Amino acid sequence: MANTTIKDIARICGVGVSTVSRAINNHPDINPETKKKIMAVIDEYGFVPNDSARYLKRSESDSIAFLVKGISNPFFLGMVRVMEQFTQKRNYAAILRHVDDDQDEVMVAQALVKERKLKGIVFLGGNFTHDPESLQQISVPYIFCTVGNEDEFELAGRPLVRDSVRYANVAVDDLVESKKAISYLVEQGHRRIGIVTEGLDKPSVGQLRYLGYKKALEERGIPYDPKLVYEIRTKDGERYTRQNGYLGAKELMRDNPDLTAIFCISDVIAIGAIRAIIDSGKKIPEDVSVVGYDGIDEGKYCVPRLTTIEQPQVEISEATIQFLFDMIDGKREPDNLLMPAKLVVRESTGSGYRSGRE
Amino acid sequence: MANTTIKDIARICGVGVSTVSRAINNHPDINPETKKKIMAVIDEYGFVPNDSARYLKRSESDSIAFLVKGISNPFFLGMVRVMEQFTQKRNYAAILRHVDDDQDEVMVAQALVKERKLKGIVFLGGNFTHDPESLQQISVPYIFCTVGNEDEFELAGRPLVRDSVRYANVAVDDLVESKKAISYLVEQGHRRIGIVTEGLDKPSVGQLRYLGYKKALEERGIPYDPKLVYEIRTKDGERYTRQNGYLGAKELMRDNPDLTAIFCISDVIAIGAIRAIIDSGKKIPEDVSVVGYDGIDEGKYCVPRLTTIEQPQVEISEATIQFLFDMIDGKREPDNLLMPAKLVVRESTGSGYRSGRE
DNA sequence: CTGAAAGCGCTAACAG
DNA sequence: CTGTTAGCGCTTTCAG
Repeated sequence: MANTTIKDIARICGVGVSTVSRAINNHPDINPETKKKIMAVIDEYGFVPNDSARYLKRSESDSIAFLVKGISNPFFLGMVRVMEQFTQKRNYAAILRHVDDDQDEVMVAQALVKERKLKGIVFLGGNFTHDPESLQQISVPYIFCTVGNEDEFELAGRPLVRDSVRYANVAVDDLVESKKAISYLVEQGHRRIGIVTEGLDKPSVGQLRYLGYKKALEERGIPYDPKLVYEIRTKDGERYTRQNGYLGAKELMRDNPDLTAIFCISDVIAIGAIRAIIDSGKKIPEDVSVVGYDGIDEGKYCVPRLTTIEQPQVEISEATIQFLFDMIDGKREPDNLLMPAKLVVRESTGSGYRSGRE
Repeated sequence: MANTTIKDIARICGVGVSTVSRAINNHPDINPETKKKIMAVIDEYGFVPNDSARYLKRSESDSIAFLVKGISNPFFLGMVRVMEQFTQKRNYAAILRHVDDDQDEVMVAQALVKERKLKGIVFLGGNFTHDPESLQQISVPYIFCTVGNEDEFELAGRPLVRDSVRYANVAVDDLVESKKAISYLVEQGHRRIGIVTEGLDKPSVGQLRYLGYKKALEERGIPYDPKLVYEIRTKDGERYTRQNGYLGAKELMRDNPDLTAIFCISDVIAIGAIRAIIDSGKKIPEDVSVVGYDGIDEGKYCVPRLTTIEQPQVEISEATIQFLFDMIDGKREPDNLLMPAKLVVRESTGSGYRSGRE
C-alpha cells in the first residue's frame, strides 16, 4: 500500500511496465480496454507515480517555474495567477515555489532546472544582489519581475551585474515614481514632508524610493532635512509592516511638529502610519497627508482611503510572462523593461497650505 | 556547464563518484584534503546535485512537509514560520508547498511522501472534504491544522470521515467561538444582528460560524431572521475578500434599516464591511458595531480597530507540530484537538441600546 | 579512506 | 498495440 510502484501495477495487471506508463501518460499507442483496466487497478491500489523518477528520466518537460522570494507578499500572488493562466494557455506546466528569505533563489533555480527540466524561470521579489557567475550558470531563459531595479548597484558603487550578464528584468522605475509622489505633495503645498523608508545602507527599492524623495525635493528647491527621514532598522523578520509604519510616523511627528505629510515606501507601512497619526489626535488629511506605494487592495478600503503609487500588477505580469516566452521561443533577447506606475489620489492626501496653524 | 553531473565532477577530480557523493553529503569517511579539492571543482563548475536522483535513491530523509491550501492566506504564513523553527530544532528538513484551490492536497501529499520520503505532513487550510480511502493511503503521520472542523460533515448529513479514518486535527471550535461573538453583541444590547458568511451549502467554516450565530440567537431568545443573513456566492476566486464584505454590509444595511451590528466570518470581510458602513454615512460603533473573526494584524491597525475572535496562531502552530512529532515518535495517537480562541474587544463594537433612534 | 557496481522508479527507444 | 531493456543521476553497500 505504502509503496506501490509501476512494477507492482504491471504485475497485478499482467502487463508490461511500459504499458502502465502509457496508460498513466495518456499515450495514444494503447488499447482503450487495457488502459481502462490498468486505471482501475491504479485507482484501487492508490498508486501515485514517483515524480522524482519521472523527472529524472524525462529529458524535456515544457514547464516553467515562478520563484517567489519572501514568504508572504500578497502583492505577488495576484501576479502569479495572471502568469499561471498565460502559461496554461501555452500548454506549459507552472511550478510555484517560495524561496525563504535566507535561501538563494538562484541556487533554487538551478536545482529546479535540473530536477524538472524547466524551460524558463520567473523570479518574483527579493533584492537584486545576484552573483553574475551563478546567474550565468542558469541554462534556460529567466526574467526578474518586480525585483529591485539594478540601478541600486550603481548607487551602491558596485559594478553592475548587467555589465557582465545580460538578464531580463521587468520593473517599475522606483526612483521616478517616488519622485512623482513627492512632487504631487509639493504641488499641494507641502514643504515639511517626512519619509518612512528602509534599506538605505544596501541596494534596495527602499533606497531608490528614498533617492526619488530626495531628488524631488531638490528639484523643487525644498531643503532636505535628515530629521524628516525615518529608516526602519529592525534586525530580522519582515520590515514592511504596519507596526514599523506606526513607529516611524510616531517618531517623525514627535521630532517634527511642523510636518504636514508623510511618504511611506509601501502601502502596508502607510497603513501603520495612518493609525499612528490618528492616535496622535491628528486628522488625515487636514493635519497630515499620507502617501503609500504599491496599490494593494487594503489601501482601497482603509479609513481614510490611501493615496498611493499604484504598480500595474496585471500589466507587469503580462509583460513579464510574454517576455519569458518570447525568450524561450528565441524571439527576443534579455532586456530591461520599465513599466509606468500611476499616482492614485484617494482620501489620505490634501492641501499642505495650513490656515490656522503655528 | 548546463548539465554537470556527479560523474563529470568525479572525472575532473580523478576520483570515483562515491567520493564526490561523500564530499557533498558531509560524510565522515573522507579525507579532508580530497574533500576540499572536490568542493573547489564543484564550485568552479557550479555543480548542483539533481535532487530527483537524490531522493529517488534515498530510502529515508527526516523531512516533513507543510501543505498550504489556497495560495494567499496570510494567516497561515506566521504559523508555518513557527512550525518550521520547531522542525529545524528537531533536525528535520521542512518542505513548504502551496496547493492550488483546484488541486487535491491529499494527492499532493501522497506524491510528496513517495518523492521525498517524508516522515510527516501538516495540512494547513482548506475544507475538510477528504476521501477516507485516499487518506488511508497516506503512509506517514499527518495532521490537519486550522482546516474546517469535521463536524461540518455531520451537519451536512454525511458519514463522518473520522468514523473510518482516525486522523489528527488541531482547530478552533468554530461554532462555539462564533457563538461567543454573538453572545457578546447580545449582551451589549444588540438585537438586530446581521451576518456576512459563506459556504452555507457545503461543509465549511463559514457554515459552522453561521450555525454558531444561529444558535447564540436561539439561546438568547432572539428571533432568527433570514433577511439578516448575507451569503457570499461569488463563483470563482477567493471569497474572503474586502470587496465581498463591502457588498454584504451594503445589502444588509439596505434591507435592514434597524440593524445595529454585523458579524463577519473573517476579519478581511469585516474590513470591507467597515468601509461600507462608513460610506453609508454611519458611525462605528455608534450606529453599527462590527465583529470579525481570525485576529489578523490588519485588524489592529484599521480605523476603527476591529473587535474580533482571535485565533491563537502561535499556540495552534506549536500544538500542531508537537503533535505531529509525537506521532512520528510513536508516542501519540491521532486525535482531535480543540484550541480556545479569544474574543478581543477593540473599537468597532459598542452598546446596542440606542438613545435617540427609531 | 576510496572505487566499483547495484539499483531507486520511471520513460523511451526498440523490436516484436 | 505491447513487452523488453537501457539508462536518467545519485546514494549506498561491499570490497579493497
